[in-house]
Amino acid sequence: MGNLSAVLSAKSSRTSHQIELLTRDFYARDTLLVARELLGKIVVTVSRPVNSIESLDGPNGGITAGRIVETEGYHGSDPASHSARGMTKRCAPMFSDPGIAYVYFIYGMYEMLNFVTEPKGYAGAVLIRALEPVAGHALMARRRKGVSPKDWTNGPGRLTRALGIKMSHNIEPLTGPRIFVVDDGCRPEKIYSSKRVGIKEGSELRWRYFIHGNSYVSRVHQNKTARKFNVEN
DNA sequence: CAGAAGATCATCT
DNA sequence: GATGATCTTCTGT
Repeated sequence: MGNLSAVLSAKSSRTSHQIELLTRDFYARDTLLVARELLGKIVVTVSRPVNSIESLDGPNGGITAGRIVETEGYHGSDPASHSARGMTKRCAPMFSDPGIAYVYFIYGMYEMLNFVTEPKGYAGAVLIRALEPVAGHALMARRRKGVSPKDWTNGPGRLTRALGIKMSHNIEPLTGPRIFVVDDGCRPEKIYSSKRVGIKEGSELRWRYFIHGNSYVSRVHQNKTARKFNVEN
């Protein structure tokens, strides 16, 4: 992680804390716990080899990164989960190795980024619902042309566009070349949670988590329904 | 093979 | 608050 650490340290004036790649053990746990603990971590995408700081926002691609501020966990036979009726071609990754990316296409135009949770064999995944841009702002600006910076990554369909994530990214973030999730030691001060917003009939297992007060959370959490959320810490 | 639904968003009123 | 865009995946016949 040497080069990536240098990149993020240079781009984030945050801290001198070491930047570490999340391990498989992190993901191989209860989905809702992982959904909660992913808050504050950083998603990084690389769209071409990066050899220097200068190449970050080059005209042909580069690196983009965003801190996770909103997540949603899906697992098992919950009716809101793609795994509700067992394994299908689309949701097969949810049953596979923890830590891989599960990217699917919806409404004819949006890619959704998830990270697979739970030990292999039990279906689980965490949808990344919103990010706070950390690095690669110039590249995000090109990918989200004509969009206000505050709307680059404050929604699950928006952030995949800003980070250049496609369905072909259904890969292994732990060792793969394109998507990473790292921990820079930053921890959210206050976390909100709820299973009350947009619940599908009969859903009991789906929960949303977001960082209270962060201006990049999706519209869902910025309206009055946010009053129904529970304070976690 | 047809039909329906969908873990969303931009754009209207 | 309502609507349309746009197309993959799943289900049933």
